[in-house]
Amino acid sequence: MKFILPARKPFNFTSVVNSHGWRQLAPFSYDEDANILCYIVQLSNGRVIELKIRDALDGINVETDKLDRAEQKEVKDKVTWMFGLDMDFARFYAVSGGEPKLRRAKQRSLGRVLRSPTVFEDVIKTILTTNTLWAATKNMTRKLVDRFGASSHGDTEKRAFPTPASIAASSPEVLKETIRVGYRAPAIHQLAVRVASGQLDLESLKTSTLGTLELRKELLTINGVGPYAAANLLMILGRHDFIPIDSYALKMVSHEWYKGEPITAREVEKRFKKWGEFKGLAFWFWDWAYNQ
DNA sequence: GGTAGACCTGGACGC
DNA sequence: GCGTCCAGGTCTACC
Repeated sequence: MKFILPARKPFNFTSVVNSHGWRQLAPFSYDEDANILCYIVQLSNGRVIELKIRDALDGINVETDKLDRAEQKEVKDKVTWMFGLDMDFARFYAVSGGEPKLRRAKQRSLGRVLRSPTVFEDVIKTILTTNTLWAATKNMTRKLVDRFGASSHGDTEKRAFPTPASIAASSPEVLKETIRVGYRAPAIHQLAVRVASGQLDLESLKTSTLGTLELRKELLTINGVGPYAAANLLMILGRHDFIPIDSYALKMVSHEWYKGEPITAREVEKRFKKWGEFKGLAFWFWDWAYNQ
């Protein structure tokens, strides 16, 4: 079956898909030529289905198996969250319009970042991006999905992202030895246990009324989540007051303003301070002179 | 509050 | 094919 989900204008499907590297991480896959984003999702009733998501007039087109009414609503809710279809960036475009390095933001409807359906998945993936190379992040995520993800009926190749319970039922040793997540194993296992047991409700963060500072404090209580990971997750949650400062950020800012000399996070903060609550967006979508 | 060092994996490189 | 080096954030101990 197929259905259309409307998006708040302006909206650009390709800009969301390419907003960061998530489309390369299982269970996402992306057909660049056809511009189709695929995602394997496990519904709350346990059913695993593949979603094929395409650009559509005024929104997105979702193609999947036949669904009953409840399943359809669940898919619509999940995809709406993943693409931030109801998000509004008018204020960001208004304040960034005079900055040449951000002029493309409005032109390309930038602002939304691609999300996973659950905050749990995005926290795990963010931890897997820390202190490692992108190729290793892709490997670890692939192995996690292959080992613990539920498969689509009749197709064991198509697996959803693991539930907290499925990871919690494993052990840090298995995560370390089989998934090769290294020292991250205790943090990932502990997070899965806390979420699976109901001790930690990560999904409530999607609609949290906490101020960004408080929300950041909450994220920093998660083992494996430091300043970079917290800022990245805040961006995903639609809070843009912090910059995810990693080695890439230091390199970009250094070449933009400091002739490639070594700099610290302080210089990055200084350069983007003026953007206030839009600091993260300004950094994320800055048109960098240095492009490597 | 700032800093140094350990934690791990896997790719690049030299032999 | 093997060994070594290095990149990459978080956490802890220490000053």
